[in-house]
Amino acid sequence: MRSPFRRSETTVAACTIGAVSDRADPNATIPAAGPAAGGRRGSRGPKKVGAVNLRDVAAHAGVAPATVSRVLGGSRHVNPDTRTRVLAAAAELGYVVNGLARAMTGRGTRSIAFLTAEMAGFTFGATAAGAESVAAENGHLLLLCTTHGRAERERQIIATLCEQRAAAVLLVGSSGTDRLYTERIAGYVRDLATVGSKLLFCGRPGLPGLPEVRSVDYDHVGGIKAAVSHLAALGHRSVGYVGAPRGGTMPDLRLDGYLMGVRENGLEARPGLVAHAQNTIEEGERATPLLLDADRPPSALVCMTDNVAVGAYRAARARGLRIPEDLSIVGFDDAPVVGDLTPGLTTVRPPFRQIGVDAAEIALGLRDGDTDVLLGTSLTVRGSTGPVRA
Amino acid sequence: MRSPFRRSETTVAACTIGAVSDRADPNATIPAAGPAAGGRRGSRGPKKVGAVNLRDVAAHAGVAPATVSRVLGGSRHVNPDTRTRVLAAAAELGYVVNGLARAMTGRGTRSIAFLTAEMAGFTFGATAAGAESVAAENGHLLLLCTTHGRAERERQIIATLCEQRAAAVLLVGSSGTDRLYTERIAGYVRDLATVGSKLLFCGRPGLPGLPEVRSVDYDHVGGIKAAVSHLAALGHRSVGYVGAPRGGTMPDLRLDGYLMGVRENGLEARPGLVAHAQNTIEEGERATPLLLDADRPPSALVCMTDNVAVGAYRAARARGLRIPEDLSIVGFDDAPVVGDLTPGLTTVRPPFRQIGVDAAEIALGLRDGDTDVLLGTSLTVRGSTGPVRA
DNA sequence: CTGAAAGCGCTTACAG
DNA sequence: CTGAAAGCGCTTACAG
Repeated sequence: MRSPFRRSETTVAACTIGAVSDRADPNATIPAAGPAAGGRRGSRGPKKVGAVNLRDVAAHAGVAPATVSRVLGGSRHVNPDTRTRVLAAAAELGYVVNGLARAMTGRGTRSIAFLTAEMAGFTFGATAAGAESVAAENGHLLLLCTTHGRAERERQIIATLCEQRAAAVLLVGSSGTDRLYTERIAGYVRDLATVGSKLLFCGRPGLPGLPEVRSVDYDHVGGIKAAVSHLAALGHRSVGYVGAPRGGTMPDLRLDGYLMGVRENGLEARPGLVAHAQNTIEEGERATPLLLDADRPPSALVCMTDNVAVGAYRAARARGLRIPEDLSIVGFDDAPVVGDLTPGLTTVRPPFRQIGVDAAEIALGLRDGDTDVLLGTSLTVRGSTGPVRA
Repeated sequence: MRSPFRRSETTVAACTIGAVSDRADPNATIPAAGPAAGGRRGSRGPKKVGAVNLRDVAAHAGVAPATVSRVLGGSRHVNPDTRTRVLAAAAELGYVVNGLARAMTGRGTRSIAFLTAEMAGFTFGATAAGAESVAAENGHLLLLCTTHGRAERERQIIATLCEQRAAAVLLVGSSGTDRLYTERIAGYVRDLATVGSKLLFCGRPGLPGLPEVRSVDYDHVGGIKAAVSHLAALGHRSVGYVGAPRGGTMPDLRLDGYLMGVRENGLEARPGLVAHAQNTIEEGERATPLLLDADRPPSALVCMTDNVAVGAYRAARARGLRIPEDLSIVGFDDAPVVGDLTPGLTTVRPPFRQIGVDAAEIALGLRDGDTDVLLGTSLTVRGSTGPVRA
């Protein structure tokens, strides 16, 4: 039934085709093929081997390097004729400005970095897409880095980003909250400042000890509270929570939201209604029975994430419980396909793409103001929640 | 039921905390606060404002800049004492080498770029994660770029990548196959070569007109054929296909796989068994009825992707068809959560992460050989496929 | 409007 | 082993 994972390699003959480039003179763009520019008309010096540079263009156009720089750098104050001549020379030689050299003079566009624990997962992709979109529209590149949750790797990446002079670093996703962690981040902030860069939190709240670091986040607490209120409105009095224990920004806020929602709606409140599960389907499947098999099982469950909720589906099903007749379930994230589960999952949808957009805009200084950003969430109601059984 | 999407902003007081950095002398790392290095002991020249540079370190250590470069660049041939002194000076001043300047001399680590149409979606994330992992392990950064399927944007991005001197560009995902497309790509290859960079295909086959561009792909054809064979083994004689029409590498290969699978297994073959749908749930939902409502509906469906398969679930359900009793369905991708549908989706799983790993390794020259790579897929059998009804 | 010169921060032969 | 010099490719005052 299960075909083996095999690996095969196919050989490909190395040869060259003759398709047409956009360049006026494709020959001039071929690298490491002897004197790049000089080869064509009036070579100067036998040294050059690399790509054609600004000086080559200047010589070819019969002007000074400074003039070429002005034309390409978009300065006004250039004679139209000169401009035309320079542009023609550049095109003819297939000149490509060296962004590295330009950056050294403070003129180049520095990249912005997207730093997260893991790249897999839906939430990451949407947020990164938002950030990339803003970066690209403004001529910047987006650097993608993952720490795999290892401090040492994180430290190494920040060091590399400092060396490469990233314009800004977006720290994305949940994080620790302890003093040691705050101090580590404070070190990054200082290191980045040294090279004229800065740190931004994205998809996580600010750190109390680090108020000068801006944060772009969505309303975890409000989202969960809306979920609890939704269940309360359906008549549920005993609502359980399945999610990670305190220790990270995301788990903390979502648990807070649950506790506040329970209090504000006057629902049953006791420790026995909370079960601990990390953010995976398997963990949700493992932890949910702790609630379902207890003495007074809840009639509804709020889950920290959709992953956990899917685990809860499994556990409910394994017990022959019908959703939502016997058990209502709410998730958080609105991941793909969860709407097509049976029944569709009611879940909180955060504006993942938008926090990426906002964070990038702030990172690039496209936005004024000196305030944190907190975006709202919306509740997507599907079939997994229903009236409490009479 | 649906809370409004609201946006609120919270003000944050700007202040500085006193956490401890790794630097020996944190004061020296504070930027733009007057003479960076000189401020502490014996200032030289009143000009410097930016970060401390190699010359500062040299002066501080009482050696020539060349010596500092040797120590930091990891050259042997340095007196241990000198080395120690230089290292101490660098640490004391909070020196961070300028990777841009280093890169200009051909010494720096150039980033590799991951270029795809859209960043959202599961397949992207897994592949990017693989590539990033390899890049990071080797001290490189991964640039993430999306074209949104627009040629103009693609062109612009390649230009920027040339300017920034990316080490290599991974073109990821399905693509066109026509002559115009091939010529556009050929232009990129040439432009990139100009700056010593190269192009690589990832998650797509090579282009016939461009055999010198290497490709790292998985076996689309073999994967689909395995799906068809699986259905044939269950007794199905009439197997339909729902997927995009020809015109892109991915749709072409998967359709090829279906046609070959049908032929090799001696199944019913006719145009009426193929329905066109782009890669979305909605498209699958729209196209599937074309098959189900026809005169001689198939007893099983092979879908181009999991998205399409989920759409097929919807269509089947809308008609009261039971899966797999009345209709078997197979997907492709093994996206998250599809295993938790009712029933779980039988689907082909490509090695997304691995193609990212392999592509990055080849891009960085970590692998010898001059051959394309084609990785195998595996079939994950779940509840959506069963014996044909008697 | 344009050129010659100095400078960005590093590395690498070339001589000691 | 170490230093002085030249060079990487660009930009920007500074003078015409």
